[in-house]
Amino acid sequence: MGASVVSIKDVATVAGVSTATVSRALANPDKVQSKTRDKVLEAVHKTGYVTNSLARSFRTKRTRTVVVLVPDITNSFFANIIQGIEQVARSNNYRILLGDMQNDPENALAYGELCAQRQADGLISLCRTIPFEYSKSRKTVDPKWPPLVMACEYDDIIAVPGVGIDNEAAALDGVRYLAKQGHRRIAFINGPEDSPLCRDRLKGYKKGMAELGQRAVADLVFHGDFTLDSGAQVARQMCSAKKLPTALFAANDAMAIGALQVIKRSGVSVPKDISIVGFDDVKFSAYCDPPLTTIRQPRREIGALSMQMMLDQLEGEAARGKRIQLPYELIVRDSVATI
Amino acid sequence: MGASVVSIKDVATVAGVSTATVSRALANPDKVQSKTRDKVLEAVHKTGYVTNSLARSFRTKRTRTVVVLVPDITNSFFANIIQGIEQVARSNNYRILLGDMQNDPENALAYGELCAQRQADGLISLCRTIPFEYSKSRKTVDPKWPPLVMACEYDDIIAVPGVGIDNEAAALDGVRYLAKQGHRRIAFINGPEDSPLCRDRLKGYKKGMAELGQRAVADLVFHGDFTLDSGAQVARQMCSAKKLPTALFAANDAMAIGALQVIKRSGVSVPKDISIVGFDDVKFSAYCDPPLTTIRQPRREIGALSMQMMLDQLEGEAARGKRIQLPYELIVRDSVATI
DNA sequence: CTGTTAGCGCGTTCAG
DNA sequence: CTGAACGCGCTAACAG
Repeated sequence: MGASVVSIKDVATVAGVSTATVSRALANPDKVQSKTRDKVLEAVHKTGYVTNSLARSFRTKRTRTVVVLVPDITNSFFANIIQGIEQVARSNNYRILLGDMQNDPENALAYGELCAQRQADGLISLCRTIPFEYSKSRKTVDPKWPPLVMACEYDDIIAVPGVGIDNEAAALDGVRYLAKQGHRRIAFINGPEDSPLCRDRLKGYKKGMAELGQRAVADLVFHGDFTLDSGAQVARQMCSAKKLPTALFAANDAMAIGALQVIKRSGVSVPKDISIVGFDDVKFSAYCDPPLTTIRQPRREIGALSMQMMLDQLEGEAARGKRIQLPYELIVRDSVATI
Repeated sequence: MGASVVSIKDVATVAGVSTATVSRALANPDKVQSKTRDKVLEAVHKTGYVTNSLARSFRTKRTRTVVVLVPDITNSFFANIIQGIEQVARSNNYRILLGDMQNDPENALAYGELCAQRQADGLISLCRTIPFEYSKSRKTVDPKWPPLVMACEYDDIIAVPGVGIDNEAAALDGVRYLAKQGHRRIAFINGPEDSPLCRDRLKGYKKGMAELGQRAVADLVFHGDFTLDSGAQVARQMCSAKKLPTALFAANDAMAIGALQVIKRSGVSVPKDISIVGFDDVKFSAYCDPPLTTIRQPRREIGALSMQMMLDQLEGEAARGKRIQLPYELIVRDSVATI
């Protein structure tokens, strides 16, 4: 129709009204007579007009876009959370701008800036660091920061709105479950030490071990980085030691599965010789051999809820500083044996 | 500093120059005297100015944002491609807006509209459908469409710039490899029938079977939807039939792994009784039992190249209609036995 | 090399 | 209920 780009002005001309009326007819249909509204709609159709949302955002100072910052998009754990976020975003007419940190905090800061540059209204972080610069002494949210929600992870010091599970309790439950099956020498493969979430899981693990009367567990605790490879690596270390534990608890399924393979290959049988429990309940866990007993996190719900909390902040019902914990669930499959 | 939002105007005042000069000093530093540039930079620092990229985009009509449309973000195959896209985007100061189709073509169209609404400059699709409305008779790219690149999949009829591998040749190679190990009854689990990529793989499979003198293979061809579950489902079907094939070739690793589990559980041994070959070389494939022989696609490169092609279109060196094929590679692990 | 001026497309006054 | 006029922050065109 219109040679190049049709604007609200062209629609106004065709409909024989003013641009203001077109704008109103589109944004607040009830603030305009139904007859004129129809005229406008017809003109919109005839001209093939589509709103320039850039101009709108510029004018209204709201982009309806949220940055989602992910540590590693390759990790399917995050994929489900993103899905949850995306779905709620979409049904509220929001869009998400994806930021993959790829293990470089510099990247995180760069994505954090997008809000200052007005490219996005807020930021949901699945990472464990706050993607803004701030002095170490800061104890509360900086009012200059854009709306922020932390899904999964949280910050030790600054109270940021967030969603997650009770990691300490979950880890404790994992250990208790193994204890109930008769295990006492239980090794733990944790994630990075600087992750608050991992610190909580370690606490839960230690608490469980203490219940078994074991307080010195240093030689049973290992660290990976949540990848399959790192789980395999740790298992190699473990296997080369003199005495294997009877059970292994990993802070995520990927590491559990990585370890599982190395252990099986070294000739020891799972679960007969060693039991394994994972964390997350990733899809693949049900397809291992043996299928992995693990602790499920409600990933989609975590994502959905964090986007909902973002909307609450954006739409004014500020819930600043609130942390919500969702229920987890132990999924029993075949990787644990009774002693 | 500035009470609320500082704009280029405030910087100009502080620096004692005009707004145009500030704009230039920031965008084309070499078009301005180094002395004034320093003054401006200092003023920027002093005021805490950050460019309102919304206003800039509005003015320049370029957002430096590209929509990436994914069929299912949960599938780790796509995650690596996104990573490749994202990296090239970032290093060219572009951002990506993620669209998860979630099996609903309506969603795809909605994301397709973002360009018309000026929220993005172009669209990279990892899906098999073109996310714009067009009449069935269309045979070429509509000049009104925004720059479009199809990664992985492509369209049968309309020549859209794209990146991928030679799926027919790859599937043929897979069958030939199995044939060389002595297999003749080779089943094939394909993806959705309406996917051009799957049609190509089927062609390759049939060609390979023809080389073995087998032209009637209908009872050996199955369909899944690329998920673990669908692979398992097909395997159940297969196992309930009277006679198992000696080898199984799946159009992706997830289906291969799903089938693998069901087959092992039904008491038949892999690879002794039945061999399996997958497609993609997803991370988990190396951690199955047995580790999966598969055909690797260069996912990251596919992503990177498709973003590069997008940039070429965006920056004017239009490469419209060009399809590039990247090399694939057979990764031999332990899931195939010689007969 | 720098300043002046205009205008991108929209939403929002304020009158009528 | 509708129209005229303004301005968001920035860059592009043109003068100086």
